[in-house]
Order: sequence, then structure tokens, then C-alpha cells
Amino acid sequence: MPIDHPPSRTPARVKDRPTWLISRAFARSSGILAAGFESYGGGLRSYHYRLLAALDEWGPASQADLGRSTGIDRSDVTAVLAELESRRLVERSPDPEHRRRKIVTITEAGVEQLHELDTVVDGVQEQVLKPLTVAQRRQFIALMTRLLAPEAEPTKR
Amino acid sequence: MPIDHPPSRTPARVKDRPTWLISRAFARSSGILAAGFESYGGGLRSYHYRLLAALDEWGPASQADLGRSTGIDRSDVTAVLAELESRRLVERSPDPEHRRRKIVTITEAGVEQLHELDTVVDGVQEQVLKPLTVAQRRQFIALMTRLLAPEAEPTKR
DNA sequence: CTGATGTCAGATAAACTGAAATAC
DNA sequence: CGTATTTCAGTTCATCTGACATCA
Repeated sequence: MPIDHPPSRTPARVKDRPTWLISRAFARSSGILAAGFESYGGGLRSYHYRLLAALDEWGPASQADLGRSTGIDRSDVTAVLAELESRRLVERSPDPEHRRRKIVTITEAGVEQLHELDTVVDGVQEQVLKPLTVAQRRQFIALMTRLLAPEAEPTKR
Repeated sequence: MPIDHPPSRTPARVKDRPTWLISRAFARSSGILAAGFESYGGGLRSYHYRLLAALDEWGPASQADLGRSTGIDRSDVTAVLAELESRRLVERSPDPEHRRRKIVTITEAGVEQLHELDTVVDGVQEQVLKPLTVAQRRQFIALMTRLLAPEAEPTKR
């Protein structure tokens, strides 16, 4: 019984289970994204971008709060923030009210870096969403946002 | 300037760049999915499922073809297939016409296993898509499918 | 020779786990 | 004491890279 698997297609059973579509879409877009960041250079990656974006949008925060707002594990927040700090893109200072806690602030340089990364991400965006019309992109974003609504959130393994 | 980061929300700048929404959605759904597979036990994971599904839907194929049709790298196909074969879920026999090539076939047991994994994935599905209505799910699948259309495919890092 | 195939050894990014020290 | 925060060490899964021998 010969053989003629279609080139990179998703089986119907998998198509009926959009979890897999998300996963495939992620593989594609995160590959392109990683390539974008890497070719931009500087060794910054998606975690860095997410943290800078959160700090820029919502202002200073403790590391634990950053973890909660970005969905990044605290232990990873610590590590990535240390990298950002060594590049002077953020500053960490102890909270006077809770000396254990550290308050993280984005610097001027951090804001600039964020804007540059924005252009990288925008380029990736264009590639990934190319197959969709403008209206479809709007729909897509709306649906994705709904999927990620906090009420639906409890993820825990 | 005090601090009150919202719990697990996506910054607006990131929201305007749906690449990130895909990535977050993936993190959530793949976490739930991994949990589903793990609690089902047996040590099978997403690659195993993808390969079994492709074999079930499109029939026997060479390993290279499997890699192309599923989007899994051929080196990973080799490894995962070896695991599947040791569980007698697939069989590999040399292609008489190309002695280098191996023809992979799903076994009876493999088909059964696949059906059981389907129920696991269906459960995950329900959780992940809970926030969407039936009509929205249809839309969502359509958009995702379009995003993954083969014409849009060339991914290479 | 070219090009496809299967295999191996290894690297990476994102996510997660568990434990510990510190502070409230 | 219990609880929250930061940090460290280590693991997993999916993915990708480079190399190599085999063969059409």
C-alpha cells in the first residue's frame, strides 16, 4: 500500500482538536519570533520582552507581582530580571515597607530597548498573520484574548 | 509610584501583537495537555499522538514523509518512532524498493491507543475552549487552520 | 556526484519543581 | 507559627543543528 503523505498538513482528527492547532501555530510563530530576536542580536528573548512590556504598561512592581501579571514563573522572573538589570534596562531596589521585596522599575534605556524590540515583533507579526485579512486578524485577536481571559486561567499542572 | 499589577493579564502592546497571544495560549493549553497525558500515564506525549494520528489518517509512510507531514524534525521522528515501536504501536519494515527507507505502519494496538489518547485530548479541549461559544470555536478553528495553511509555511530559522 | 534517508549526539528556550533563606 | 518573596539548582518537552553512513 503505497504512501503519499501530504506535505506538512494536519490530520483531520487533530484539526478537530484545536489545542493542536494552537501548538502548531506556536511552533511556527515562536520559531520565527526566536529567529527575529536572534537576528536582531543582543541575546534578548521573549521573556525579556514580556517583562519589559509589563513594566512599561503597568509601572513598577515587585518580582512576584511581575510573575503573576506576565504568567512567568517567579524563579524565571528572577533570572531574566537579573539579565535585564545587568544591561541597565531595569533597576531593582528594596521595598522600604517590605525589605524582602524588591521593586523593579524600567529605565530610560529599557523603554528604548522595548521600542526597538517592538519593531522586531511587528515584522514577525506581518509574516505570521499574512494569510489573514484585516477583519480576520481582528476576529483572531478577539478570540485569542477571550481564550486567555483571567477567569479561564487556573492552569496548574 | 505604587504598584498594582493585574493578575495574569497581557499588556496592550503585547495584545496588539498576536504572536504573543498564540504563545500564551500555547503555554496554557500545552501545560494542560501535558498534564492530561501525564495523568493518563504510559509516558506518551504530543509527538507520539501526532505521529499516530498521521499514520492513522494517511496510512503507512516513510519516516521522512512522516516528518514532513507532521512538521516534526526527522531526527525526532526517529527517536519517537523507536519508542512507539517498542510498545508495538507501530511497525517499521524496510522498503523493498529503497532499502535505506523504512515503511512505518500503525498496528491494531496503535489504533486503539490513539483512540484512548483522543479522549484525553478531548477533555483538554473542553477546558481550553470553555470561554468560547460553539460559533466562536468554529471561527477559531477556521482562522487557525488558515494560519497554518501550507502555502504560508516556509518556517526555517 | 547529488540528493534523500535514517540515526546520533548535543544544544536551546520556555516552562516547571522543590527547596532554601529572608522577612512580615 | 504560617505565609509571601526572592533565589538556586535541576528537570522536562518540543524543537532545532550538525554530522555521518547508507543508498538510489
